[in-house]
This record gives sequence, structure tokens and C-alpha cells, in this order.
Amino acid sequence: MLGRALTLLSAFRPGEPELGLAELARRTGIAKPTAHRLLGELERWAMVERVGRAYRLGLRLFELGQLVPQQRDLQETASPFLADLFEATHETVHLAVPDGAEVVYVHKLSAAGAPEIPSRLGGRMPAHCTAVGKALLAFGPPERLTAVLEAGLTRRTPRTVILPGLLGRELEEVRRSGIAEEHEESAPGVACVAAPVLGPTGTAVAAVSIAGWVNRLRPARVTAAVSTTARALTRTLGGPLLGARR
Amino acid sequence: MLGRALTLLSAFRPGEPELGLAELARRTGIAKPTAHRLLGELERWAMVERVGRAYRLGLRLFELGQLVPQQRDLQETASPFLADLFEATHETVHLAVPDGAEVVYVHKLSAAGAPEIPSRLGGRMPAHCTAVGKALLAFGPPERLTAVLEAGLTRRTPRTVILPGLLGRELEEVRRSGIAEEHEESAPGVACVAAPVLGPTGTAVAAVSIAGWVNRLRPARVTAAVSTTARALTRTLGGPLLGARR
DNA sequence: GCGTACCGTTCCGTACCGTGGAATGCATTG
DNA sequence: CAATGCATTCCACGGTACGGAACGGTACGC
Repeated sequence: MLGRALTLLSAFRPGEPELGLAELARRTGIAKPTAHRLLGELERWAMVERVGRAYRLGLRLFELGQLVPQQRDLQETASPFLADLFEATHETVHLAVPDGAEVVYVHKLSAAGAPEIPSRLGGRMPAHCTAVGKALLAFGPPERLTAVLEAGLTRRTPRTVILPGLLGRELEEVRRSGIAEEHEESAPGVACVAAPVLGPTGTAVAAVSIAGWVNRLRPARVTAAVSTTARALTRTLGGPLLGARR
Repeated sequence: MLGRALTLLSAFRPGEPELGLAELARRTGIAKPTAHRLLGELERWAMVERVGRAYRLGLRLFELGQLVPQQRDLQETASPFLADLFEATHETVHLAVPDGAEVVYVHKLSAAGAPEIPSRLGGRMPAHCTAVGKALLAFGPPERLTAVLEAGLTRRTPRTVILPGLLGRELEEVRRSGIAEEHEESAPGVACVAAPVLGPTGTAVAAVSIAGWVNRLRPARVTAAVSTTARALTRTLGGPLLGARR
């Protein structure tokens, strides 16, 4: 029963704020009366809300989501630093954490009129084709890279690196320079520069990035700022500063 | 069963990232084997995670939380405007939405070294003793104020207004000026200036504020900026601009 | 070292309830 | 009007959720 309720919650996707009972039942394979009852119970807990005859996810979910420690702790610590980075560069700023073979975006700041970057707060992207993902892989525990290779390197754009050898070489360069770059590997037109945030164990627990359109973003312009922010966060978290260990 | 699982999720509170099985069972009154099984199921859905022998809320909850339409739509629209406001003032910026007799904070930007304001992203405060709450009440549907009065005006500090007549008068002033203020009514030492964001129906769907320490924040300094941001958001949402309807 | 208290985990008999087909009423469309 | 689709309710049937007891492990005090 619990699994089915969670299945219903998982049926909601970005860009579809409301779903009717029939559509929810179709998507989940749960019989309509059952779905109806489960949604009623979820509604009583404010996990979903009614909008006319349709349902939408409820504010209580947002509240619980903000209690998630991996996200909350980082977000609170990082928020002022990311605001500073945003103010200094006026480009789209991200903070992402690793989860399996993917990254999850936990903070995002973008300017009015900024290009629409496909990343989404609370959204996921494969680690191997994003700058934040590469920073997390290059400075993470070896098991993280293993998980990514085992999950397979999927192609997102013609520029995605899908050969393990090429990725490995790129990650070596990231380790050497402390900076990861992305050139239309996750989405056409998108470029990104990222740096790892190291935790007390010395491995990357998050990554900071600046993203923009590939024909507009100048890595040379923002690299130092990204690196500075990542170092400030690393210091705050009690992690070892890059360059101090080589 | 579903209710009990949701009860377990609700047992987690700010400042307590991890809870053991025994504590969760104690808090919820659910027998340990039952709690153990439910947490196992929640773990399979990444709604909770194991940390040693303890549990913490899982990243999946954060992801779902970011899909909540009331929060997401506003957050995406408002983020650039709030970043601008933050950059212009370097004070703590909030965006809050109404929920019953309370407000829920859906966006917050604060500077490194900024005073610790007790508000929390994803957290709640009573509407009647916060500036954002007053803005939402003054420009909201009458039922919202009715709900607040029915819920009762609770005292949070010696300065909290708990007489309905006084609150009513204050809200009239807010309607006249378009600005709500808060002077240590929700927490000692905290001051706040807020303005309503109106939606297409002409009522307040959110409120923008700037908060700081009462002996430091100068309302005269930030009022126009808060108002400007609220108006920009109102315009973006297709709401009627204040002053244009009087 | 031993006893006590507490933890998390597993088991299984008992009691409870989750499920969905069928029926109903309503709205929309051709 | 008929057909289609929606949301809602009902209840017979089959399924499962529950928690006391037992167990092994850890930590602490005497």
C-alpha cells in the first residue's frame, strides 16, 4: 500500500503541475478506486492537494524536502557564498550533490534574462556529462566512478563522452587543474565550469558551477571565481584545500 | 499503514538530521518492528536513508518537494528578482506563500555574516506576527483573515499583536501604504519589511520581504526596493499593480 | 568480569484491511 | 440521443499488516 502511494507521488513530473485521477491511474497501473482512496489519504496529510477534480503535489512535501540533511546542511552553508558568486559574475550558479551515477541540483541562482539552462533545482543529470558531475567523479571516492561506469555512459548529445578511456583522461585533467568543464555534453548549447567542494574526509561532497550558453560563457573569466567559491565552501566544511595536498 | 509511514516522516525536525529506530518508535507510538518495516519500505523508495544504525530523510523527498507547483512556479519566477533585491540591499531576502493561518518560506537569500534570522526555507510562521503574513492578510481574500482569527492570535513575543482589533487596524494601514512591517513580533530582535505579490485574481499569492536585526534594519532604506520587487513579480504574474487600483 | 539497559532485527500467530470490479451520476462531444 | 470519459462509492474477496517475544550485540556502571 505504501509503495503504491509513493508510486502515485512519483507519477508527477516537471511541467505537469496537475494530474487527474484517471491519468494517475493510467500512469501507475493502479485501479481508479484504489488510486482515489490513496490520494485521499495523501491529501489528508497535505502531501497532495485537490485543484478542482485534479491533484497536485502538496506544500507539505516541500516542507519535508527542505528538511533533507544532505540538501539542507549544504544549502544553508553554501547560500551566502553562492550569492556572492552570482553577484560577482551574473551567470547561472549551481550547487550539486552526488547520488549514485547522477548529480542532483540543490541550489540554483540565475539572473532575469539569463539563458534557460535545462538544469532544475531538485532535478538530476548523469554525472559523466556535466561539469559538476566530473568534478564529483574526479575528486570523489573510486566507487563513485565505478558506479558510473557500471551504469554505462549514455549519450545525451553528439558531444557526450561515452568512452570510459576518454572520460578517465578527462578526469585526470580535472584532478590536475581542479576545474571541470562541460561543452555541450549534457545539452546542446550549454557550457559549464565547475569545481569540487571537499568534505572533512577529503573527497568531494558537492560541486559548484557556473553555466551559460557555449557561445557566451568565457571559462577564463569565471574559473577563478568558481574555484574561489568552492575553496571557501571546502574550508567551511573542514575539507582539505586543493593545492595544499599536492 | 500509509498514515503511519507519513507519521514517521513527520517525526523528523529541523536540527535533528538523524534519528534511530527506537527514538522514531517512541515519538510516533509505532511498535519497533512495525517502524522498522515501514522505514525499510521508505528506504527502498529513497524517502529515507540509513546512516549507520540511524535514519535520515532521503534525497528523493527533496526532489519531490521541488516539484510542488505552489512553490516551484513562484520560485522560478521570483528567483532572479529576489537575487536582484539581495544584490541591491545585502539584507536577508524572503519569499513566502500563505497556507491556512500560516506562511511558508519558499525562498531565502542571506549574506555571509548576516544575522541569523529564525525563518527557515520550508518552515512556517504564524501569519499575524510576520510582515509577510500581514501583507498576505491585508491583500488576501477575506477568508484568509477569518481563518487566522479563528485559529486565534498566539503570542510569540511580548510585542506580538494578539487583539483582533489592533491587527485589523494594522492591516488597514498595510492596505493604505502597500507595506507591512514587523518589529519583534515573531522573534526578539527581528525586524522585517514586506510587500504583497498579487496574482491574476488581484489577491496576494505571495509576499516579498527583507529582514534584519531591529537595531540595524532601516525600513526607510529598503521599503522602496521591496515594493519594487513585489511590483515586478506582480506584473510578471499578471496581477494588478498597487496604486493602479485606487 | 558481570549485570543491566538499550539498541536493532527477525519471526509468526492473530487480527485487520486493502483491493478492484461493478454500479452510479455527471459532463462533454458528435 | 448515444457514446465516451470522468470521479466516486460500495462490498465481497483475498491478502497482509501488526506487534509481542525472542535474540544477539553494544555500552556503561559496579
